[in-house]
Amino acid sequence: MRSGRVRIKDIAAEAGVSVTTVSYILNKTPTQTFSPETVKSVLDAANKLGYVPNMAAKALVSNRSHMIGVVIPQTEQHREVMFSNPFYGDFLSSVEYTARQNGYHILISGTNADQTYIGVARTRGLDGIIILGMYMEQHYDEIKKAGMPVVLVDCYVDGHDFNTVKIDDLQGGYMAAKYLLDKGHRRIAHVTGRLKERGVNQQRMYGWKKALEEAGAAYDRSLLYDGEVSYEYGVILGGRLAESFRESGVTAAFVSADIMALGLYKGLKDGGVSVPGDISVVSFDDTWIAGICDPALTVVRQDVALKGKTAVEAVLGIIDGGITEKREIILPIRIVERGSVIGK
Amino acid sequence: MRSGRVRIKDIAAEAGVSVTTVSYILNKTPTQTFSPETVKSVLDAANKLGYVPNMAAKALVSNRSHMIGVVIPQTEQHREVMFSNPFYGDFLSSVEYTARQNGYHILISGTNADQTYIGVARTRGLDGIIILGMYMEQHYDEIKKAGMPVVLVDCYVDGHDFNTVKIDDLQGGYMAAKYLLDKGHRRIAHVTGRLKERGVNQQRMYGWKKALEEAGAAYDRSLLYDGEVSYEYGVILGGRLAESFRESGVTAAFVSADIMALGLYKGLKDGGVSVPGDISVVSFDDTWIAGICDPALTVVRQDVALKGKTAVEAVLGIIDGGITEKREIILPIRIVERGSVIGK
DNA sequence: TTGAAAGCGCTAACAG
DNA sequence: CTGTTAGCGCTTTCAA
Repeated sequence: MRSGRVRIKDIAAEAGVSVTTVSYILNKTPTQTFSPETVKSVLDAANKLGYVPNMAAKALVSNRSHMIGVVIPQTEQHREVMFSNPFYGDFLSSVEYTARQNGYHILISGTNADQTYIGVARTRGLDGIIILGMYMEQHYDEIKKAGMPVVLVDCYVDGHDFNTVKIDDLQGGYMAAKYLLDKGHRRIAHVTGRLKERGVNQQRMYGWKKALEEAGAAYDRSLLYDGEVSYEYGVILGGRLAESFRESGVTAAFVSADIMALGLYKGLKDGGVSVPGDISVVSFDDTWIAGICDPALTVVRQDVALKGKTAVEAVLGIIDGGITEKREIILPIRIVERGSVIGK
Repeated sequence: MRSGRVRIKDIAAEAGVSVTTVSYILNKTPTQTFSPETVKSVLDAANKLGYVPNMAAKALVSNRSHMIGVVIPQTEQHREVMFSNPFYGDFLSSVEYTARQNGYHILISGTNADQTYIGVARTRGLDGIIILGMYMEQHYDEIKKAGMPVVLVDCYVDGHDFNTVKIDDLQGGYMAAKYLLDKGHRRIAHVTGRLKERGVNQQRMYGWKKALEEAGAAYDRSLLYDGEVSYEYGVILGGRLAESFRESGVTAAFVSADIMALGLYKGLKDGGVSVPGDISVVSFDDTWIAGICDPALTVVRQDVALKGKTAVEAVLGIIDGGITEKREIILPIRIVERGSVIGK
């Protein structure tokens, strides 16, 4: 059986009008007006026949697919899309909802090692793309060359005139460290992902460092623990932190993602170090898992759902031609106090 | 700028052949053969011009979109898709990867209250749909009427000739309860989501009940705690379980989802009941969060990634016409022992 | 081994 | 207010 069996031609026949009329009426084309009877007969016919528009045909002729693509970081081997970090799930959920409310659908696709996303974007005729995180410079050039509406989320690449949505990650790192400093902590470790040039983790690290320096607190490379943003790496780094606990004098840690913080809890605990008794922890993001651990995480909270919504609105703005200039949207963040920090 | 600027017509001109030839060569149509020179010139031209196929046009003419849809349960108000349960993220990640390896893309869309998914499926010309979980009977009728390749995952609706992928949930429930029974527990509570007719939770509950009855262990309605499958509800039910802990004599609980089990931990703990000291817990699924809590969850493990892969292969099988008869694929499960259970 | 041509379902000039 | 018609980019008979 074929899909979309009923075509506007059938409606036209049923209603005794032309396909043009049907098209205009079904699309509520503002420039065209019709007699109420014509409108009714077309609508009735469409209804009666169970008409379902064919997006492929629409897309072909209008060059608008009403689909937007979301690019999510993948595991190294270009295999699965990284959904184990709840941040992406939360984000995607919001993106899907916002897009749907605007008549758009989300195409989700990773890329194989031999391709770049722009290929699938063009093949699918995507109307716009939301790109999460950092990618290689060459990709940005390619994307720009493709002239496709793009919004970069959590990306600090500049010298490009892309629209971006992000938070002030440097400020976030600063807030986290400052918060700990204000609680009397002096030796504050930082646990984070790979510090890619211009990535969010780098910014957060700078913020942390800045706060330490301002406070005249010790800062040295030994306070920095970096690995992958994953639970497993959190465990590893927690283990390392626990190992050097006695001599390092560390009393607090700022972790750049909830999922790592959970791992850190585990690594610390296994190493006989307690949270917050021995070490206080401030995390980042405030995904739903931040509340499920014990003690619940004190975090620098960002509104992931708002981020998704904002990103969609931004691409749609470009697509519809409303937004033409380069815009950089910075979403607010704040500290949410829970149980993972004690004063010193 | 338009997408897909270069058309096969351009390639034809560049290579000095007809569009037919280009189409055949680019698609490697098996029934057509060409001289090596022709093939080379076409390929070179395509390469040189940077040809990118236009899926909308392809879809229009071939009636194949090379997209498959995934239907994921939504929150009640038909808003966001439920990504807070890591099960869905894990599943989707695997589905996306498998589909991509087969030249398909995933369209993810929830539905608004006023529509059913089949509408978007037909509008988008989806080649097939993977439906996760339970939906109302009427929807199945509608889907069948639409004659679209469908695979139902985790669904016990019968009397329909849909292909399905699932695990033996009844057996899973039985295994969980039996495991606890073998460890000497006699009063075993069951914490689960809404027991929808023919849903996985109902099956798991039946299995649990069966094991209890076989063992001559107490079974009564008071041992059943049901709510939503969410962390929050786990907390609530954990609280209730803790409240009645003294008089109920419950020493173990079988929880039907990891995310609920985590909530249960919290509710129990807040109520002064320890795991596994006071109450042993067996969970279900073994998503990545099963390992992050303390004590790590002993679970009935199912391979979510395999489930996703299998579901995709099943739809593709139907789409390509290979699979025509109704098939019911049951994936294996097993107990993974971790720290949340002690003997009695 | 190759090409001409008829559409797939729809939109949007343009003409009335 | 309504209809005719020319494509959008591609596949696929059918003929050569």
